[in-house]
Amino acid sequence: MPSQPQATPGTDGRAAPPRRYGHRPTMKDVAARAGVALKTVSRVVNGEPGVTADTAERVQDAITALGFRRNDSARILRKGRTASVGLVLEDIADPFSSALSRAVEEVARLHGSLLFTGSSDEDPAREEELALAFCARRVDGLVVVPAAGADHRYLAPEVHAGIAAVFVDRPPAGLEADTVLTANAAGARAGTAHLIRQGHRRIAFLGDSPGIHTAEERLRGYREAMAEAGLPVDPSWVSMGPTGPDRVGAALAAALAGPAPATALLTGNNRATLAAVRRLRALDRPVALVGFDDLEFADLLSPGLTVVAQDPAGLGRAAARLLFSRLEGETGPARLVELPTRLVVRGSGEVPPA
Amino acid sequence: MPSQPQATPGTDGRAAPPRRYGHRPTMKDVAARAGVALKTVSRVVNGEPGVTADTAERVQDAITALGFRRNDSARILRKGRTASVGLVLEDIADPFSSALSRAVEEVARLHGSLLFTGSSDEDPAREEELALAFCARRVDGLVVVPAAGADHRYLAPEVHAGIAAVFVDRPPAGLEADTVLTANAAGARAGTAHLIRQGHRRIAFLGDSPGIHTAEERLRGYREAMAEAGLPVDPSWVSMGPTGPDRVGAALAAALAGPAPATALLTGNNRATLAAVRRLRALDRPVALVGFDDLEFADLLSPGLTVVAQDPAGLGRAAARLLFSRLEGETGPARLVELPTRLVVRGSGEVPPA
DNA sequence: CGCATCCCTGACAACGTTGTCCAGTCCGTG
DNA sequence: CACGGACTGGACAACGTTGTCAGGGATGCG
Repeated sequence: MPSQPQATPGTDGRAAPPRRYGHRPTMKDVAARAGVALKTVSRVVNGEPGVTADTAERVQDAITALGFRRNDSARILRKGRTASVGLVLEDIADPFSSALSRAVEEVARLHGSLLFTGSSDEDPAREEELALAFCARRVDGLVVVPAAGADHRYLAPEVHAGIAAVFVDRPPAGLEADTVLTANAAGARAGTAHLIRQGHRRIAFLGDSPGIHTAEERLRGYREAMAEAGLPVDPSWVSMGPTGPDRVGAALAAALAGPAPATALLTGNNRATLAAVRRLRALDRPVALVGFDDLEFADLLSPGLTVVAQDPAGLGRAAARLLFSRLEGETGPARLVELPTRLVVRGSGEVPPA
Repeated sequence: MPSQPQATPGTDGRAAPPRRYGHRPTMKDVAARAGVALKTVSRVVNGEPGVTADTAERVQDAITALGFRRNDSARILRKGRTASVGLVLEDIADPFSSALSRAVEEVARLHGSLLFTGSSDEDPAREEELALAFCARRVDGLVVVPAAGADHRYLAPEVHAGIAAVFVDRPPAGLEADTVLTANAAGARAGTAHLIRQGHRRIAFLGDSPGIHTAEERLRGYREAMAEAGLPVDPSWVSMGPTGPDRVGAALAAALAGPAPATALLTGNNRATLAAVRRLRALDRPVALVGFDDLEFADLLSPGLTVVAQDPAGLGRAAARLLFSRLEGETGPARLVELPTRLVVRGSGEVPPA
């Protein structure tokens, strides 16, 4: 009876493998069933040479029959390389993060690696917890978008032990490592210059919290552009802090209220831009707006929204490439890649009163 | 000399551990340095009782000095549970997916699990590849947004072996498993009914490719609402297919061109909504639009965009909860959770010619 | 027909951790 | 002072895989 019908389990000599729920067949089980040695199964599974077609087929049959799948945990333990990469973001639900994430995933896929992801929510402790958890899983490398105020010395032992680390969007603190940044200052300068070209002289800047590298760089670019044009900056125009609707509203009110009210506005990130657009809606007076970071629907607003566009996918791609180049043995000092921004001018009709 | 100063490496009897690059200290190294047994180190690392404060401190010192971090690969191999979950999405860069992903991450975090993520790009083969790769890593469970046309029988051996699987947004094919869906038909019916209440009688439906469960359900809801109101549906009004700008544009043109041109439109997903809004801009005649799935900026359009809002975070949360309940031992038949949609009416002024 | 050679196969150890179990120590009590 | 108990510490095996190495069978050549 070669096709053994449903027999009472456990009554025949050649016992069926213990198919109890939760048990996974191992190479040992496969070997027993195929009547070969464990190592031979390993050879077949990994496509190594040195197995006759006949034997290989027997093994394959056993694998299929048992539903065997190699346990990569054991493989990892033995081989040292895990073929996985950890990605620590601010918040995966954010369009910037998710685009970056997708790009990293793409490159990882090309290199046969899987991706762990986690969101830090801008909390340094959470960032560290995530990064170290990934390290404990022995990821080959890490891509980290640093949380504000994080100190990356905690990664030194890991990096020393051979885990590659690349930082994106913001530079690391207390650690030398490959880094990919947006040209924040240059972008903000370009955005501000655009407003100046449009005839504005009183321009406000509404950015994210100080301590966040990108926020400070963008502020710097704004100040540089103003200085270049010989324009003074009234303190009431500049506001840095959380970019929730309330604070943005208050800051906007302040910038527009004083004796020298701003006629134009540069917002320092997506959330601020959205909040500002909503507020400006309610206003009677036209206020020109340039936002840092593109919005998918910026062209649908009326008037269209001019933005300083970053390239989150480009950042992710660049970071992942740096990472894998390290994993492939690249040595040498830490590298810094800076990606340019692109000024996307839309809705040219919103020129304000001169 | 208890605090051994910087000696020439490798010259003293008690040799410093081989700190060559890429070598990680193990519990064995820590034990040797602390002068205790390996198991004692394990106890300290895991906070198990049975170690005097004095010994524990010596071990801790050795851990810090060597920069030891437990190798979770080995731990996983030994313990069987990996404290990790795999998430297969359509495209993490998509707002729907990333919101869902964030919610799953949140629940996983509460349960002390890490998250593998991967994008299938609506390709069943890629979905399978990802899911099985996660299984080979012995994730405890999987959350899968099925790709169109996927057959999930490939997961049967894994599920049988004890890996929990939960499906989100679309039901599995060929496999019984916990599933979380949006009330797609009901939502589309509500959206359509809204347009009917507004006085429209010729309403078009522009959905995603047939074969995608959500697309078909939404089409069904649309047809139900029309039938309920006793309204005929002209074939030229209904179009299913990829939701890129070109096809959407063509479909829209067809719906508006015939002898019975539509005066209103229900779009079946985000991308279609965006494409439709862009096209309608260029038109002279007003066409009412209700979109399936909310857009963050829907209120900023003029007129505001009425949508049938889903709850991607809710889907993710529900799916993750089902998953972890299984991991905690919940048995019993597959469960189906259906989350309601919410009709968000905006811009009431777009009533068309009666 | 004998010997060398090559190819296939299998036994064994090791990866780093945790569970089991036993030996030793220290204390209090009778 | 002897004994029991509690508690600390350590030796050993096991998780499932892969690398090393050696044995055995078939084949080719002299």
